Amino acid sequence: MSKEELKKVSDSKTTKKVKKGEALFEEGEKLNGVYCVRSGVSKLSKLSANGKDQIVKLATKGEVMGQRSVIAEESTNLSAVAVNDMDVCFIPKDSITSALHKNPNFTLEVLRHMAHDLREADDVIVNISQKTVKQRIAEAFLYLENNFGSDDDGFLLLTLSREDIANVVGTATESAIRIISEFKKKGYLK
Amino acid sequence: MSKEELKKVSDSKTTKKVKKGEALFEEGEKLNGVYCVRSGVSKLSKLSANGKDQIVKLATKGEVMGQRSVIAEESTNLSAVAVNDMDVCFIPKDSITSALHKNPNFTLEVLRHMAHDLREADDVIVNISQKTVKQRIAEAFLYLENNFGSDDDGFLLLTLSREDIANVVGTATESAIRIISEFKKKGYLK
DNA sequence: GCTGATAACTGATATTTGTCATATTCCTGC
DNA sequence: GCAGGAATATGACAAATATCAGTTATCAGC
Repeated sequence: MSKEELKKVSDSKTTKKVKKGEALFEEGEKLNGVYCVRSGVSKLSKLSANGKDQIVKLATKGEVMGQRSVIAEESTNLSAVAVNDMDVCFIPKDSITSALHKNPNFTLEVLRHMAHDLREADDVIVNISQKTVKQRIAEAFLYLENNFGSDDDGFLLLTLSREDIANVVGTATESAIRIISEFKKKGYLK
Repeated sequence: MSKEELKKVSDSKTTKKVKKGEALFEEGEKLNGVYCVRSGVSKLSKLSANGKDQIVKLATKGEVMGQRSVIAEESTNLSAVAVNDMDVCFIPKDSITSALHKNPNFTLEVLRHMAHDLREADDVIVNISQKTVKQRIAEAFLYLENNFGSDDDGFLLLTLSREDIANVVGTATESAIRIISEFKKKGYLK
């Protein structure tokens, strides 16, 4: 973006604090802007017919939520809930859409980003349908370590509940607990 | 697109016939253009570690394949194989990228389209992880009827093998066969 | 320090799904 | 029309996973 464009966006944005467990937006809402994560982590999930949440993505610092809804001009298909305390900024729709109409480089960059998200989504589909729950849980831990890091003692910086892990992986909470226990017993985890 | 742009694209495109079972491109290839379906249907699939294909999308008349790869400038994550005899046209990369850089409306339209695809992918993730195989197979048939239609006797116009159905749904071929037999026995299908 | 709520855990069992083996049917190319 | 290969079908069984019920651990708030 050009300096003026950046300034315009910067002037229009507002910041907000969100506490652990609070929702930024809920499935079905119409968003009139996008949210950008400054600190903390948010889970993007979708409720299924049987009442379980499926976590589709974890958004961390620098990531944007709600673009799809704003771009496609439809209500969100996902809910965003804070996994821990967060600082987010909100950028109103107009700032985004005007940039999208005027600045092809910006639009192209957004497009590239979305192409990447789509590729990731395809990978998730294949993983979920072709791998066992055990494999998926193991991969979830690797993902958490790679993307959110661990402290000096090797403990993950991002703490998810067993239920959240189950919802990322797409399984029952008890199954997740059982497999995690097994991993601990075998010494893969502590 | 403007008339000149359209003409440019039109001049650069080539057409191709693809027979049932033939591949348009394979996972991992670098594409130097996109394919547009003029007739027939193509399955877009990804090979999993255990050797099974997962069909991520069925592309029909008017749909474009390979955009993600061209836009993100990386190799494809999917293979495209003809489900029946097809006519496709190939539009070289340059025609696309120059339009993406010059015409924001075009880029925005592509972006909207991709936003839609991404939403669909999220839905697939939730469906696969939260619904039973039986539910997914039932929904697959409804999807086939809604998107590809049926003839006067109610038979689906698009014929997929049991194996393909299993690969759409993400299950074993035998399971798909069994469930389809059950549906036939119960009179839900014929 | 206590307490109540929530999360984590465990066992027993049912259900779903995958796998392997083997028929049977269908269709294509001759 | 027929041979042979692929697709479809079915049974038996094993493995994976969900569900239900109940127990134990953890922790925030008083």
